[in-house]
Amino acid sequence: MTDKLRIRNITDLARIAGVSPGTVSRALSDSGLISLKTRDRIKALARAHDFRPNIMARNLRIQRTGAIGVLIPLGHETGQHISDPFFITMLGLLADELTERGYDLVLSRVIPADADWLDRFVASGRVDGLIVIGQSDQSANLDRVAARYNPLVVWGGHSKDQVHCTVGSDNFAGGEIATAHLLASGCNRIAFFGDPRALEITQRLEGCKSALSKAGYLDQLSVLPAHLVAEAADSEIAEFFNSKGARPQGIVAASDVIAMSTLRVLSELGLSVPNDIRVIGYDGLALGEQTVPRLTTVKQDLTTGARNLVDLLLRRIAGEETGSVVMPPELVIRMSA
Amino acid sequence: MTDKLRIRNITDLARIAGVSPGTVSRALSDSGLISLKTRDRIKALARAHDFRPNIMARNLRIQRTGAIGVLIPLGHETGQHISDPFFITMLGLLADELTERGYDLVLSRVIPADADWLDRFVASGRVDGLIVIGQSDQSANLDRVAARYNPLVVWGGHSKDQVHCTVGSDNFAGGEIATAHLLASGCNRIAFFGDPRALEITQRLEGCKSALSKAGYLDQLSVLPAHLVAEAADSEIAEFFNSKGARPQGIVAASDVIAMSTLRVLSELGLSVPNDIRVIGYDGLALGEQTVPRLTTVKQDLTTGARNLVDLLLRRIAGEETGSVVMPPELVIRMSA
DNA sequence: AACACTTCCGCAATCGTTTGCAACAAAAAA
DNA sequence: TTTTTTGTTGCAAACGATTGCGGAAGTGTT
Repeated sequence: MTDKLRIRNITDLARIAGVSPGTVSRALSDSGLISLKTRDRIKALARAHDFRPNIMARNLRIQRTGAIGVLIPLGHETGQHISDPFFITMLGLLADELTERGYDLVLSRVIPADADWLDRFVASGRVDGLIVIGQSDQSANLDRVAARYNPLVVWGGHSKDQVHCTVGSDNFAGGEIATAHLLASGCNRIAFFGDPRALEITQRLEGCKSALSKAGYLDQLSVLPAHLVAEAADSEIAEFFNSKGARPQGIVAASDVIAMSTLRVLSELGLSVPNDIRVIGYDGLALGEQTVPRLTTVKQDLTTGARNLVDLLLRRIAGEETGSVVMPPELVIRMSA
Repeated sequence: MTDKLRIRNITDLARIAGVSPGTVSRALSDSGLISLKTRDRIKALARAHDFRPNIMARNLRIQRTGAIGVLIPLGHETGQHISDPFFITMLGLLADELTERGYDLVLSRVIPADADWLDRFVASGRVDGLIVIGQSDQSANLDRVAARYNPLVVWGGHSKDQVHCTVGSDNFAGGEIATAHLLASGCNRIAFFGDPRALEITQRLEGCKSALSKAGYLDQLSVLPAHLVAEAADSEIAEFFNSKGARPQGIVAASDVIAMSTLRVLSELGLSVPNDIRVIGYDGLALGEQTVPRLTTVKQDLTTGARNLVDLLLRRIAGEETGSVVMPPELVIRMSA
């Protein structure tokens, strides 16, 4: 056909269309102030030569990247998170939600070696906004950055004096619900498995304590700061069950992953769940349906969580000031408790 | 201090440094043709005002984005992959490898509704290169695009007449190893669980057949095209065990995920692994260590796989023409077979 | 002192869009 | 017919960096 030489920019297309570059730009971006006739003509021409306007030039002019950064701070845990089902699930949901709104998702796994990691990413200007999955032990850092960088939303726990905007479930209520469920099943001696260095975990533990103290069994609570890495958690948990004299009747796990480790260890110790010990998880991940026995858990609605994250972020990008969102957790009763 | 107004671009910095913008650019990019003295002076100034050159402008001028696209084609399976541990593992490794080389990773989950999905991503110009994880049923599409778009590497199976560049394990050999291991344990009646619409799976099945025919037991092979989605696979697998008259003695699963489903179904049917039936998986994922019993599997070295993927891709971006890489699989014997 | 040769820096073009403003034609109102 | 309005398009200035080229110092040789 007439495609003797490739169309590489909007000016080339303008030449063969017999109009000015500005007109082509307006046509391609469906600007209102152009006649339908020339608009369609130019669009057809562009399609015929399969020409797409250069994104980098557009970004430069428009002053936005069209990309959202998703950061996963690893805190101290290095090996685990790769396969951590929670991150993965959330990541997938965010990918869907963001592409639906026309944003790219640039992924970065960060090991916060220095206090500078967040600043660097912000200053790099590669993204229009940032979603951080999990606070890890970086709450202070997040607060500091959020103070002067608005388009930042993090998944995690919410506390009163916190300056960074969060989306998450009501961890206190969740811990309470889980514990209450165990209490209702006759468990008085309860153990909590989870590392309270993370804010979310602390809050779940507080909820657990609250329920226990209402029932008068707070003094029987024991806490195991279980490591998130599965391999490490296994031995810690096994040691816990071997050393303790009075074996707990119920386990409140701070996450489904920890609960899974617990189930496995118990099975290897020859203890039956839920007959000998009841176990309840937290998160409501899909894999809870596939454990033996199927895992009773406190479910967070990650789908609407992801939607909330990008909702808030986009509004913040638009300049709006938004508050945090805490969502109600839901008890999902299956077989383990 | 003297930071009365923010430094927003290289020209501002040039002004307060008393040099030209070009000099600043050269200083910040460690160009050789500038004196060390002014270079350090400008760098210090930039740090003092925490100024970073605008990336979009740089990209436009340089004509590269500094980003690599990672695509996960879902084929027909929509729900599953979110939590598919294989994708996740690979994604994490790629993220590490790419950031180490100074590239961003932009993630996109695609459902190839139309044949156009790849073309659109290529033409969008948002990335310098593309890594596709898994061929799904899109081999033809990949071939077509690869014919005119060079910086494209895909994880998956390799076949002779294939035009797109791949990295993956020797699936035929893997299938053979797995089957041979079962045969050596005395299993003659073997079933293969996996959907051969994906190239990799087909090759594993062929390897399985090869081993069986060498041993003279090919006629006893049965194939269940198990769905990848865990929930769907469960019922299919259960139905398989219930309907078949002569129960197989060994299962070759096309992936660790399918193997996990199989273990779960068998446990619910009251069958013991490996006593009643032996099960062997494929992939060598971390979660195979956490099943009950721990999963024997054919391991692909995903770490070097990821490294190979980005190696090849970067060389292709540099204009080099590269061949495919097939890596030897390795048998990992644990408890299930 | 005159020359060539480095070394360092400034000038200005370039990457490919978007968009405010002005210009122009056609249509409507006077 | 003249004036105003409306609707389309062109012009040219941004956006913020990189880089080839040339010129001005500075160094060394004869």
